[in-house]
Amino acid sequence: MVTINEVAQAAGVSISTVSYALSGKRPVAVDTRRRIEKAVAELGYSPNAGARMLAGRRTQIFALTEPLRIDTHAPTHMAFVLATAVAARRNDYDILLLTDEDAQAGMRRVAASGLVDAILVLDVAPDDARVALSREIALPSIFIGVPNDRESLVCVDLDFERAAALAADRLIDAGHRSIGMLGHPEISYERSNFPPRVRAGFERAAERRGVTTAFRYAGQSRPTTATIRDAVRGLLAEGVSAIVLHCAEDVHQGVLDALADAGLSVPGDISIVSVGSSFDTAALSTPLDSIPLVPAESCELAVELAVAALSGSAPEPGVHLIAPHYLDVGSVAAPSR
Amino acid sequence: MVTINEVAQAAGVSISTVSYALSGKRPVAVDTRRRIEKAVAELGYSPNAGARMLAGRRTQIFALTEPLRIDTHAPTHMAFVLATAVAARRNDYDILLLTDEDAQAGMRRVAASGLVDAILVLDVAPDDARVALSREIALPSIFIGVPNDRESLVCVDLDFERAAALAADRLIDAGHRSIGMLGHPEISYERSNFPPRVRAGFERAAERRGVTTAFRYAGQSRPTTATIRDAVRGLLAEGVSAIVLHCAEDVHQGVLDALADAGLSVPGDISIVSVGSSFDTAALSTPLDSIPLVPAESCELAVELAVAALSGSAPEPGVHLIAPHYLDVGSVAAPSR
DNA sequence: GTGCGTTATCGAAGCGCTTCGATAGGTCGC
DNA sequence: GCGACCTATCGAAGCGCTTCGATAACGCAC
Repeated sequence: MVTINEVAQAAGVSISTVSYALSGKRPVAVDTRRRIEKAVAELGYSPNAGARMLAGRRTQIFALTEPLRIDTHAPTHMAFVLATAVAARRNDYDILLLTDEDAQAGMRRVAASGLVDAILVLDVAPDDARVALSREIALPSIFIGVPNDRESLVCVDLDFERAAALAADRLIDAGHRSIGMLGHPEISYERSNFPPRVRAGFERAAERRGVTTAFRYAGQSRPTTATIRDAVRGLLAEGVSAIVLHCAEDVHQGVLDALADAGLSVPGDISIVSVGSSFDTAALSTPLDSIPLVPAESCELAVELAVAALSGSAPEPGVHLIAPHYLDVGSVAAPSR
Repeated sequence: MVTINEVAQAAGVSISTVSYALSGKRPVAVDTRRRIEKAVAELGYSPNAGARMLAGRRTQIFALTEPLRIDTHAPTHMAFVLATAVAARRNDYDILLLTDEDAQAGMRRVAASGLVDAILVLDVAPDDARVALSREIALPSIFIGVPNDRESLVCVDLDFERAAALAADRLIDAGHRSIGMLGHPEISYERSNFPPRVRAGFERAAERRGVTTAFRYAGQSRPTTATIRDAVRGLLAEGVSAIVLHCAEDVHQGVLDALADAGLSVPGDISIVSVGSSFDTAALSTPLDSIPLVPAESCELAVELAVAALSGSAPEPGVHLIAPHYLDVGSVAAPSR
């Protein structure tokens, strides 16, 4: 293992000069710096992580706590983990995983042992136990998602209300006067925070513009071909000419299949917009307009907030909302009759 | 932050005694130990991670490298990550995530900086670039999955050949003389190592017992309702009375739907066994017998091998195979005619 | 009572880095 | 040409822990 000492000897300087040359915290003469850089490259020097943590009081590690509940949607979740890891690396941080039971217990552990500089909280439930934990810990925590009790917390999330309103407005602008929403299975409306926010945003926007709405769950707890078909038929029976989708990828496909079975074409007979989807709705058998959930944006912001908190400028508590963007691929048209 | 010094003072002993009491590396008098434990509990002491790494030359961290390719099956992958994290924690190790581009570059980085004690390799591709990297790094690496070039590597995996053979034997024992296999989409047979192993194990077992086989991919690259139906019809047209499934969860459901459409019941008209599935096949609309992929077993073994490698007793290179287990829920019966 | 072997504890070195204060050497003004 | 002032560099302390060798305290045999 090559140490700073060997680099210093090779470059003919003291170790403090090497340290300053690498950190840039004090000026170093140009040619000295070059000699040091040369030595670093030739020896393949990489500062020892443990020594750095001890002396520098910085670990360059973020904890990522994710309970991974059974009903966590794996692909979406994976996208968030990936986006967080990428954003962290770009800021020179590594990600330490805290899963399962350790998602909670681990928070205390890594805080007490000084293993990480900050904690990123994923997979946030409305009554998340990690809210209380984060307050008890002397480490910056950033929530990616919004719990019920958000007092003094720093949270990041897509602006689901505005996203749903944006979808409704688009359909209303196209001339629709009766719009349905097909939501996640009923159980998700207790387990997660955002489904109710989407529904509320949708219904408020419709009310504001004097348009009637209908709503159906994709199922009770786990959507099946049958429950999806029933939900779609229910919406159609209420006379909607457009549907806003806020549900899983396979449910999207199920809806398209159900519409095809009913002999309805998109957007000729019925217009569709997908809200808060984390997959490519343009790759479905019928490409769908969407206002996607962009993990990269949320996670980048979360990492930036964590970095800011560590640099002394504490981000102000509250929900930092990501603005929704509308992706048009042609699944919205004027109502047919 | 409470240090070992404060604990020592509170207990009225020297810091080395505290250290030995906590590590158990030297005997400590019973009452002394009790006083130390009391002080630790009252002060809420937790050893500083950085100091430990520096002095002890152990980080208690494993790197988990997972490129997360686009075609990685998220739910399966998540199960493996979870299982690895849980197994690591049980052995007092934390998991540091190396994803995306950093799955490769990060290996060198964490090795050079001494951030981790060993590397666990997930999401292994046949021509995985991390094979070469692992050889160049002075850190134990354990592969969860099997690359083509496995020279001098330590790998862990389900014994897919035996699993497939077990499925075939079970069906043959039940009286079937023509068995089909419905596999992953064609592209997976180049991208991953295990689909060909399953197919080979299946076909060899059938040949050994003089039974005819048929094989179909679930699709070209991404299975759809249509490609699945075609595959099932193809197998039925070849006269199979039983099918071994080695494919994704939604494909399983697609197969069951296709059989239902064809008016065939399981196991009355056709017997089904699922091989290498990482989800609960008993929870499908028709419960299916299976020889599941058990992430917990592979990951536990991988962690144990890593721990062993660190304790000096280097595990012998080669593929450490996990024995397959048959889960009977009644989807196999004698052929109908 | 002397000497020896145990056992429990202590002190100190050292892991590799960051950072503070000090200093050598140079530049500039008058 | 002298003092004042920079700038680049150095030395040393210290981060909190592990671990080695030393030692005090004790019991036991002779």
